[in-house]
Amino acid sequence: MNKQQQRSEETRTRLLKAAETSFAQHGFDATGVAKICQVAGVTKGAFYHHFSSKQEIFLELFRRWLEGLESQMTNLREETVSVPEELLSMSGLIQEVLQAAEDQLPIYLEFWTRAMRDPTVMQALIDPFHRYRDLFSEMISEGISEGTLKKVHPETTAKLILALALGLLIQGLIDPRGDDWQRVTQESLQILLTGLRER
Amino acid sequence: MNKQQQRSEETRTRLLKAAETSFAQHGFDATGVAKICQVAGVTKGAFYHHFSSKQEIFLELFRRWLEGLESQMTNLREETVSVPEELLSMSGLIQEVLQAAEDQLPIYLEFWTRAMRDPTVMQALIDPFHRYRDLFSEMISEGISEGTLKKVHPETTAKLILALALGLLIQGLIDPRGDDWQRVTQESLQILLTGLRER
DNA sequence: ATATACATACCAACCGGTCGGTATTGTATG
DNA sequence: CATACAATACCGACCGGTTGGTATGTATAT
Repeated sequence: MNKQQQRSEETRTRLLKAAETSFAQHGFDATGVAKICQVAGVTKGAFYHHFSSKQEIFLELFRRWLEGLESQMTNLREETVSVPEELLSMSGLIQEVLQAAEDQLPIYLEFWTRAMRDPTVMQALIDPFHRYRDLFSEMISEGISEGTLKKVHPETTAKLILALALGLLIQGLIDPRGDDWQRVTQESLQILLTGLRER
Repeated sequence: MNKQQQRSEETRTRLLKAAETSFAQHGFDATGVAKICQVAGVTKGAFYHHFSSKQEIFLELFRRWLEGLESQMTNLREETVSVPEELLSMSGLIQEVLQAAEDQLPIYLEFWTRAMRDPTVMQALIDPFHRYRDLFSEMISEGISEGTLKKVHPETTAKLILALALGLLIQGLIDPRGDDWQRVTQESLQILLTGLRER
C-alpha cells in the first residue's frame, strides 16, 4: 500500500470513529460536520473528499454495524450443536452487543429513528433484519425436525425471539447498570424454551 | 369557562395536535416551529405564548402519551379475572397502540431517542417505565400466589414481558403491513404462557 | 382600563456543502 | 538521476438558507 493510500485510509477511519462517537453522543442532527472534523483532527475538505455527504458517512457506519451483527450470528450457528443450546448462547451475543458499545449505544436508536424517515436507510435496515429473521426461522425449523422443539410456527417464533432480543436491548439502554442483563436474558430464554422444548 | 379561555385552550390543542403529527412525520429536529404554527393555523406569537420552547411542547406530548398508556394498562387489570388471561389480553393493548398511532408511530421512537440525550426527557420516560414494570411484576406475583403461574422470578419475568411488547412494537414499526401482528402477539404470548403456566 | 391572546417583523447563530487553492507523493521522460 | 507533470489528499474561507427565539404592536374580552 502506498504512503498516500495509507494516510488516506487513516483519515477515513479517524473520520468514521469521530462520527460514530459524535452521533452516539449528540445524535445525527445535532452533530455538525465541522464537529466531526474537529474531533477527527482534520478539516471539512478532508471530510468531503472521503464522503459525499453527512448522510453517507452515517450510512457507512450503519452498514458496518449490521455486517458485524450478521457475522456474529452466523459464527454462533456454526459453533453449537442442538438448537435449544444455540438459542441459549444468544444471551451471550446480546450481552456482547450491550458491552461492545458502552457509551455509544444510543447510536443504534439513531439508526432506527433515521430509518423511519429515510427510505435509503430503511432499506439498509430492513434487508439484514429480514435475514436475521429468516436465520432464526431456519433455526426453529431445524429444531423441530431434530425433535428438540415443539411443532410451533417457525416464522412467528422467529419474530418472538427477535422481539425478545430487541426489547431486552432497549431496556438495557434505559437501565444500563440497573441490572444484570446477562442473567435476565438467560432466564428469559430459559422460560421461553420451557414453552418451546419438546419433552 | 369564558370566551377567552375557550379560545386559548383551542389554540393550545391545535398546536399540540399539529406538533404531534409534524414530529411524527419528520422528527423533532426537522420540524420547525414555523411549520407547526402553519399546520395549526396560528403564528409564532401564539406558539410562544403557550409554550416556552420547542422542547416544552415535545415534553407535553410525551407526558400525555405516557399517561394514556398507563391508564390503559390499569384499566386492563380491572377487567380481567385470572393472570394468564390478563396477559393474553395484553395482545389487544399492543394492537391498540399500533393502530391508534398508525402513521405517526415514529414519534415514539423520537421520544426514546431524545430521552437518550436529554436528562429531563429521560426522567420523564424512566419513571413511568419502571411503574409499568412494577405493575407486571405484581401481576406475576399474583399469578404465582393464585397458583396459575409457575414459581418464576417476578421481576425478571416482568422484564421479559416488557421486552416482548417492546420488540413486537418495534418490528411492527418496520413492517407495518407485512404481517398480522395481532396474531403474532397472541401466539407469542401463548408460547410464553406455556412456559409460565402451572399445570 | 387593563390583562389576555395573538400577530408581525426581525435577528443572530448555525450548518451543510462548495470551491479555489496548496502540499505531498507517484510516475513518466530524457 | 533529475526534471516535469499528474494525481491524490487535504485545507479553510465562504455562502445561501434555515431556525429557534425575541421584541413590539394590536385587537378583544373582562
